[in-house]
Amino acid sequence: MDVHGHLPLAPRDLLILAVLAERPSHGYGLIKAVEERSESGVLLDPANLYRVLRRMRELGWIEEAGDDEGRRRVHRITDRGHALVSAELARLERLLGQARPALAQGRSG
Amino acid sequence: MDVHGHLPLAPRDLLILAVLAERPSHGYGLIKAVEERSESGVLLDPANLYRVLRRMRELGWIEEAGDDEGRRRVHRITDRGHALVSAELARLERLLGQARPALAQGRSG
DNA sequence: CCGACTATCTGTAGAATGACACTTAGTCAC
DNA sequence: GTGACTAAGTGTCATTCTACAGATAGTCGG
Repeated sequence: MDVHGHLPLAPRDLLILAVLAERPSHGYGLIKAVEERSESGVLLDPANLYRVLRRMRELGWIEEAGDDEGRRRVHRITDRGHALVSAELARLERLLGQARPALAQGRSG
Repeated sequence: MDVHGHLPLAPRDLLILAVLAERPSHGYGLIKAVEERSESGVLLDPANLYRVLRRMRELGWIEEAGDDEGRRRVHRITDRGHALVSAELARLERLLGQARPALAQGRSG
């Protein structure tokens, strides 16, 4: 699982894959889900989202799960995509573990 | 402190700022520090680093702390930069809090 | 002088992003 | 039929990133 070489994941890639790791979704649903769960004001523009979705499909991070009612194309995360999110989350956890204490302490020094 | 509009931070921006939040550093030192602390194989190319550093200086995230011995330009994080890292780390913590359990559970479903 | 290491920085090419506007089409309420 | 909402896309432009290579220069050991 050649997950390295793609890390670190772009923030929006991670958000998209994180949502898809929870449940398969279609493009519009992803826009809404990402908007909701990131209070920080992270937005997905459709122009970008569908491009990213195609790129992820080509990279084998996600796959089409057939269509829901004929109108919505549902995207599902693959094992490779899942491994990628896991690796990125692990990386971020290590980063947070290092940066959090340094941030608190660095201010007084 | 208009920190929003810049979030989410690009992964390498965050790494750079996180190091600088710990202690002021010069360019070459940043390359080495980021290389060491991210086992995930995240590298900083000098070509990118110095450009990113200039951009961050223009945005007021970092500032020059004079030079160390005349040869090395030392960069220090500003209050604005510090606020930015804090905000980004907080965003990542929320993200991890949501994504971690979903990732563990989403596999069985 | 030569080589290795430290250090800053430019040039370039290809890919991707972000933000804007726009099209097409089904559903639902009125 | 009109308007609002859901849904999937395309087109474009400026900016940016990444990765490659190379220029320039000081220090230290041999």
